[in-house]
Order: sequence, then structure tokens, then C-alpha cells
Amino acid sequence: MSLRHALLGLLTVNPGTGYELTQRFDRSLSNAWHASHSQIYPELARLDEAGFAEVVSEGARGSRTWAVTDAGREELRRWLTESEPNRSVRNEGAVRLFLLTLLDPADRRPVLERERAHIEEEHRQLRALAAELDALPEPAAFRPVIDLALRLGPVMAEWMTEQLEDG
Amino acid sequence: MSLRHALLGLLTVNPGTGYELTQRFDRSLSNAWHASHSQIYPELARLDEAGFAEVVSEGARGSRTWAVTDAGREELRRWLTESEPNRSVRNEGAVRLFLLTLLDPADRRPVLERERAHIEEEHRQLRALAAELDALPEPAAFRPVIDLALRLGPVMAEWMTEQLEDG
DNA sequence: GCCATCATGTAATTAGTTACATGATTAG
DNA sequence: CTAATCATGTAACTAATTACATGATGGC
Repeated sequence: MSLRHALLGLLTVNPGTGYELTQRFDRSLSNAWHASHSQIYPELARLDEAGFAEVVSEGARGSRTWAVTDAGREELRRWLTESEPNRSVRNEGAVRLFLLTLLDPADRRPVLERERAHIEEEHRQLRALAAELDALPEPAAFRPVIDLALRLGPVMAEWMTEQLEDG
Repeated sequence: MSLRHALLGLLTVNPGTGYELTQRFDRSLSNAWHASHSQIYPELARLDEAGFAEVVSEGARGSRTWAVTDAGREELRRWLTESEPNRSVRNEGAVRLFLLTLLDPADRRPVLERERAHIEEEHRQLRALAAELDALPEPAAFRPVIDLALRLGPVMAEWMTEQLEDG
């Protein structure tokens, strides 16, 4: 389970409430993982129980700000460096790309076009995010990861364009 | 749930037993989805119930060969062309890449090296698969999807090399 | 005879989604 | 005053993993 370690990571960047973490999950990790608040709140309780995170302050509307503990930081380091990655992925878009080859060109074409449009839209948003990060006094540590995504997008878009031309 | 449609797709390519489908799942779709036999057998029963697949022959050792029905083919077409893709992705490797930026360079380096080696090994296997497909009398319909993967690999490997040089 | 592989299933557990439920605060 | 957003939780359900369980066949 990497939900646990994703949360430890987000808390390492910055402490936050469960509500904030839910949002940051979507903003920073949406291309890799998704979790809703109903999964995040119980996991924060379990991180507490394990001594990996703790409530550092309580604010308005019953909000509770969580921070990672030293043990939590060490657990994240251990997980990243010592444990074997689980290579299994779930990517419905990729499944669709594969299955698309089973359709008639007439059915395939609009789906490919929709996919290409989506890839291009995602790329535009990534470019905007990159510009935002570069305007900050000191760009975020994860800036290079955005760069990787920025390189992969055009490769996928070009492939789709070719498929549309050939098929 | 795309397990159902992945199975319909595999059965569209070729009829097969649950056992064979489990293997073909790993061979053809491992870069997009994973399912074990304990998930596949019940799902075949549900596809039967829904009229999307049926047993076409029974062989040795109680094996049962399944094939997709016309309704199943139509359901697959409908799903691919008419339904909105679920864009949420689960990719632990990508989560790790993101979280890696939180580690000291000394801790980060060996993880990046391991990742790069893995990407390169995967690329070698894909090249071998591509060569195999090209040697067939008529290459598989999904051949272009292999090509896409072959283009993405080097981009990732290069990025990792750069990270190792800079960091 | 024994081990690998073929072949199918179920049970128990964990992970994840969707729906239900509640209340505080803020901006218009 | 009211709608949006902040904020937290639980319950019911579905999906997925891991473990348990069994037996046939073929090659050595």
C-alpha cells in the first residue's frame, strides 16, 4: 500500500489537515495515485497509532493539523530505499489504447481524437504549473518530475496523431 | 471497472480458458492492469450471466474454453466509444519518483539507478517482443501500442540519467 | 514415483469508492 | 440569509490481494 507513504511524503513537504491533504493529493499526485477523504482520515489515524504522524495543532471548525514524526520520516526513507516497488499498475487509459486495436477504424478514430485532445490539455496544464513553480523564489524540489511528464506528453500525442493519419 | 472489458478484449482476440486468460493478462496487459485467477474466474461467471461470454468447449482436466458473444463484442465497442474513461491511475513507481525528491542525494542515487536499470530491462523485453511480432506472417493488431511503449522508455531512462548526473 | 505445470475454484482480508451525515465559517 | 467552502467522520458496497484447497496430466 503506498497511500500510507504518499501521505507521509505530503506531510514531509508540509504539515496539513486531512482536508488539505485530500486536495494536495489530487494536485500533486493525481497522475500517480488517487485517494478520497474517506480513505485519508482513517489512514491518518493509523499513522498516528503507528507513531509516524501526530496532531500538532487544532484550529477552527474542529480542524486538526497533522505533521510527520521522525519515525515517520525514517519509515518513508526506508520504504523508498529498501523495499521493492510494486510494479503492478492500473491505468484504464492504457487498457483502452490496447483494446482500441480491436475496433473498426471508423469507431477507433473519434476515441483516438478524444484521447489526443485530453493528452494535449493535460500538457497545457502541466506547462502552466511549471511556469508557476519557476516564478516562485525557489522552485519546488519535485520540479524535475514535472519535466519528465512534460517530455512524455508530446511523445504520446505524436503517436496518436500518427495513428489517426495511418488508420 | 475495466477488468470486465479487458477480459472481453482478450476473448475477442482469441477464446481461452480462465487459466490461459490469466497468463495472457500478464503478457499483454501487464503495463496497464493486473488481475489474478481468483479475480478472473468469478468475472467470467459474471460475463456468462450477463450474456457477454459463454463456454464453447470443455477439455481435459475440467478446463472450459470461453468465447465472447455478439453481445459481448457490442458491449466492448460501446464501452470504448461511448463511456468516459476513468482517468484515475495507480502507479506506485510514479509515486516513488515524486517522493524521491524528499530524500538526500546519497539515498536518492541508488534508487534512481535501480529504476533506470528496470526501465532499460523492460525496454529490452519490449524490443524482443516487437521482433517476435514482426517475424509473424501478419503482425498483431496491437503492434503500434508496443511502439508507443518503445518510445516512452528511452525518454524516462534519459531523464533518470540526467537526474543522476545533476544530483 | 515425483515434480512442474495445467486447471479451477473459495475464503479471508485489505483497499478503495460511493453514499450518508453533520456542523462551522465566510463571502456575497 | 444563503450558498460555497472548510472540515471531519462513518457505513455500505465493490474490487483486489493473499491464502487455502483440490485434482489432472505429462515429462523425467
